[in-house]
Amino acid sequence: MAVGNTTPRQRYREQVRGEIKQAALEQIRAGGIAALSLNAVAKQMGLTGPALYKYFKNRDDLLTELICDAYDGAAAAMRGTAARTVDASPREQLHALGTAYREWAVGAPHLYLLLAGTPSPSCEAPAETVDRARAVLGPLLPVLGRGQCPPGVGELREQMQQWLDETPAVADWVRGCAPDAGVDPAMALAGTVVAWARLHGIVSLEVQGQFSSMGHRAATLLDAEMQALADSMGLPGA
Amino acid sequence: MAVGNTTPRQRYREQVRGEIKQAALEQIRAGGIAALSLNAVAKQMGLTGPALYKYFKNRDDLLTELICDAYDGAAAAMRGTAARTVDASPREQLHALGTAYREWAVGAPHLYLLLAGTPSPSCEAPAETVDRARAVLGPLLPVLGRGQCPPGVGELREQMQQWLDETPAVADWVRGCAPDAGVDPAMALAGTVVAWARLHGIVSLEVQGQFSSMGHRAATLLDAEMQALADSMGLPGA
DNA sequence: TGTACATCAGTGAACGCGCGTTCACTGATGTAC
DNA sequence: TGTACATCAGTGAACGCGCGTTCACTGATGTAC
Repeated sequence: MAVGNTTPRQRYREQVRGEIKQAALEQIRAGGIAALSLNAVAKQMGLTGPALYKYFKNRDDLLTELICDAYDGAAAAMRGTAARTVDASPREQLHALGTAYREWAVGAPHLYLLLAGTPSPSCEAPAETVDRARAVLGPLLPVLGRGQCPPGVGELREQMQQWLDETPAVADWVRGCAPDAGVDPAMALAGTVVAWARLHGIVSLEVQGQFSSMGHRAATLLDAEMQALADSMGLPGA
Repeated sequence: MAVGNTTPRQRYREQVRGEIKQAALEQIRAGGIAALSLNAVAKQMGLTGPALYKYFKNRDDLLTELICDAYDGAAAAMRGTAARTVDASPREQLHALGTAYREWAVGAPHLYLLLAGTPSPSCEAPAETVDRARAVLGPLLPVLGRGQCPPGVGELREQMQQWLDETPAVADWVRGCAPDAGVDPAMALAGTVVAWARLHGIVSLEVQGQFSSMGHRAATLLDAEMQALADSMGLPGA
């Protein structure tokens, strides 16, 4: 008897899959990505190792799914913040988005490292993760696309324009995220890359504990950097 | 018969130690830190695994030494650049130091990941590496210590002042790197942290290949960011 | 409602693998008389 | 200069370990008549 188009067995499957992922994340939280072991995950769940092969093709399959979930979580946090601040000034939106980025990462450091940490040279990351990574940064596009080009960013903006001209997929993505007529796609991309690099620098140093012995809080640095970016681009707002 | 106060055996030892380290780095370059295996290193050198234990206490010992060497190399690159641009304007010095940081990292990505990549949760990094990490950033202090406090950085500067007051070792370090009377230590630290985060953000994204599919070169972004920092701090120069 | 059958979650044994590390040893190199 | 001895680089065997993954299987759950 199917309930809502899913059989009990299907629902059970999905639940166990979720529990496996959760146990795997706990493992990663405790010991890093390298410490993810199917046998250990199974043991923690009271199962034997081979049982997991009923739910995931192999270790890499599980890992890929965890990475996709993490991207989706980060993207949801960003999109939620964008929706919540839709009426705020661009300046406030930028600050809110930067803060959301950091708080998502600080709240789940192991997930941030899963996305932004050192990928093994046998680089996975097929087309699927590229789209997901873009989704995280997408909400920044309409905000920064309204700014003016600061001195020094001109060359970066030109390179972005060239990239837009060469790859229609990127142009579509930018248009989809920032459909307003007042947005310059190349400027939106250039500003987003600057913001991304600043955010990643701050957050990855914080998450790796490099600030812990220093006498400052990363949030202060982030505030300063987002304000500086808003200033240099002339973003209006309080 | 000792030559220059070292016996032939000592010289041989040092040479083999160096070859082991080089082979280990090659291994890391090819497969990441996780791929560093004593047995594989030995095999590559035409030795058996246990032979390496004559030269290093264990795997961690070797790894720690590689990390220290990498820090020293980066610090030397920065110090050399500072010495070479001692007559340039602060603005030019900042640009030169930022470029040196990036070029060192791009020239040896595996070393950069060794320093800045995800540390395993069983965090090594005792006091020795903290000093070495500081040595990399030290040359930035005298340059940025001459700048004015940009709007938004005031709070960060205050936190740095507090850190200076609480930890004399840090104050000594800053004074040692920037002994000029015209330098404000708290401002030097605040500016250096901003520069560090920006550099790390750009360089780590580039080194991890996250820019490769995008239509821009990291050097352009770095130029823009260093110029923006110099602008906001009112650094004099061409 | 009851029975026969199919599905499928999970087990236990086994595979080959490479890892770090120890240990007793051999044989060459260097040292002291 | 020659001989006895100490030092020490490197070997080969062995240790226990945990890994990912396969396979044939058992037994419970769900399905069809």
